[in-house]
Amino acid sequence: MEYSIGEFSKLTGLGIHTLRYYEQEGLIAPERNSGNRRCYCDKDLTWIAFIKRLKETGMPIKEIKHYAELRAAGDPTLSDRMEMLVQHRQALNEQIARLQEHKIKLDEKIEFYRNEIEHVQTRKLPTFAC
Amino acid sequence: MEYSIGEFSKLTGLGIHTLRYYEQEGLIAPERNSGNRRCYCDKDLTWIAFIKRLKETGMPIKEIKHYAELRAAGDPTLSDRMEMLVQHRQALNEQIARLQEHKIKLDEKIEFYRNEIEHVQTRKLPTFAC
DNA sequence: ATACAATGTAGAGTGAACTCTATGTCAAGA
DNA sequence: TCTTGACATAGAGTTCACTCTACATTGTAT
Repeated sequence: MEYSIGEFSKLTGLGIHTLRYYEQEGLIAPERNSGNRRCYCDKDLTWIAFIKRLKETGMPIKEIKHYAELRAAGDPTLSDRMEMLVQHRQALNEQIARLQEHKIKLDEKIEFYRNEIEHVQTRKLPTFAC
Repeated sequence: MEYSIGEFSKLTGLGIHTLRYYEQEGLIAPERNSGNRRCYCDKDLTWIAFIKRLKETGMPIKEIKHYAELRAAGDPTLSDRMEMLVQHRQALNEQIARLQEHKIKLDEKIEFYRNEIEHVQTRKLPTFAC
């Protein structure tokens, strides 16, 4: 299947302006039809899904652009791309670990607050909790 | 203990400009000494540590500012603050869940790549993997 | 043929979070 | 006393990732 930018925008949830911006930044290069209109295909759909994944995991546009360039160069860049992904997985694992640590601390703080609120009215002095 | 902005910057890892910016945005309000110099204390240290936690988990400055205002108002705002933290924990849990899903997909993709690289030279046709 | 909706390009504007510059003040050491 | 370095304020500049505007062109329905 082929899609106009409007259709593709709805399918990806990305906004027409954003799609044009991504093209300008070199993330995606849709075909053009006779009248110079962008013509996205199903491969673009899976590619955008992957771009969204990379973005949501904190990869900046510049780096995604680099990956896109390697991808466009075909099989000879397979191992370069894999190396990028392995690096990114490493960063992602660290990010998840940090967030889990933050979650533990946040849980503790909430417990502390729950306790404070329970007892604040039986005390005379204020606590000034964080 | 009390710290000048330079000392405090080193202790928090935050940069003098950033500390002044945070003050301007209402996140922190250090005392001033005789000569109008900022005078940070240990409570500021733990407060900044918590701000960094909130930031790293994706809370925007505006919202941290709101929390800071509640905090400055003392015990009467305890339950408001707890509600904010509970909400934020919810968002954090969702964020972690999303990242874990992304991690799984990334692992799969890396596995796919590993397999491609192993076999790409035994094939004649290019694969054009994502 | 005409109206109008969708698309095209180029470039400006936005918001978040810093980061830096210019200029001035002040306390301490040589 | 003079110089130096850390600090002060006000405001400008930067980067990122969009997001929007202005205006021209194209495809489609009547």
